Amino acid sequence: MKISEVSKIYDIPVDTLRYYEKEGLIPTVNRSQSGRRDYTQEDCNWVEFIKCMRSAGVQIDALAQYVKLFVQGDDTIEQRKNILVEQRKKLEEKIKEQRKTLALLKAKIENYESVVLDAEKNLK
Amino acid sequence: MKISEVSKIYDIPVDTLRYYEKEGLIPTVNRSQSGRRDYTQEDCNWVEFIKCMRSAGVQIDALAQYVKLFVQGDDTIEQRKNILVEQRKKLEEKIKEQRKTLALLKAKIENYESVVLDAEKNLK
DNA sequence: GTAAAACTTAAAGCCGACTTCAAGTCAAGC
DNA sequence: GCTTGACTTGAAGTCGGCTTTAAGTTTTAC
Repeated sequence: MKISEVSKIYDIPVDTLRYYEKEGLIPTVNRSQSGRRDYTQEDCNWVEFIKCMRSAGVQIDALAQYVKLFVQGDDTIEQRKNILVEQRKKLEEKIKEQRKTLALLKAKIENYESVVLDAEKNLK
Repeated sequence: MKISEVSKIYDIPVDTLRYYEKEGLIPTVNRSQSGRRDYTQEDCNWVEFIKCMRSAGVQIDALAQYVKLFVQGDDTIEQRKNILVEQRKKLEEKIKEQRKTLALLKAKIENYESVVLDAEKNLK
């Protein structure tokens, strides 16, 4: 599969796909004789995985480290798991923080709504 | 209150406090005759609010816009509310996205755990 | 067969959000 | 009274994560 097709399917700019590969977020993609990328299904699975992780803010470094270990083989399974566990923890904490902010936002909005209601009362 | 005290209380670097003020995330803080910042309780409330919003990734622009409207007075109540509503929506979507990623992470981790278990079985 | 579109790499540029630096003024403790 | 540390501003630097540019090659459509 060509890079433009992968770009379309996963809605990721071709430049970003190349950038991800350069940074090691995806194992190296095979090239045709003329040097063009030819994505396999496995490559696509990586792209999908990385897209999901990046959408939640998982850092480039952590993902590159994970892929590096993956490429090294089965001896790195424990280390890879540890990376995922760490990211899970980070993400859980982030969500917790955001729920707090969300609660504050909701309270403020309610406050604005009651202010508006009071203003309307005074008009009557 | 001096900037160093505010910095300590809210655990925000003094440089960041000055930066936030410069960018309009906090209404201008009063100065002493010698030009030094003297934070009131209200200023501190702003700092706390901004800290919470920033911790959830609410953008500088949106917060600056909110403060700008606040300073303009009561005619901007509706607009201010709209900013908060928009940010609430963004945050809800972000949390939703992250929960998806969290689910994927958890599934992967479980998978690694069963791989490790299987490996142990083979050792027996 | 030729022109337009898609691909390649390496390097530079950009954006948001700080962070550090330079050069100076002021305040508090001894 | 003088030194040390906290403060001031404006400008430059940094960092993560892309995005754009330049300069070239290959494929595709007509």
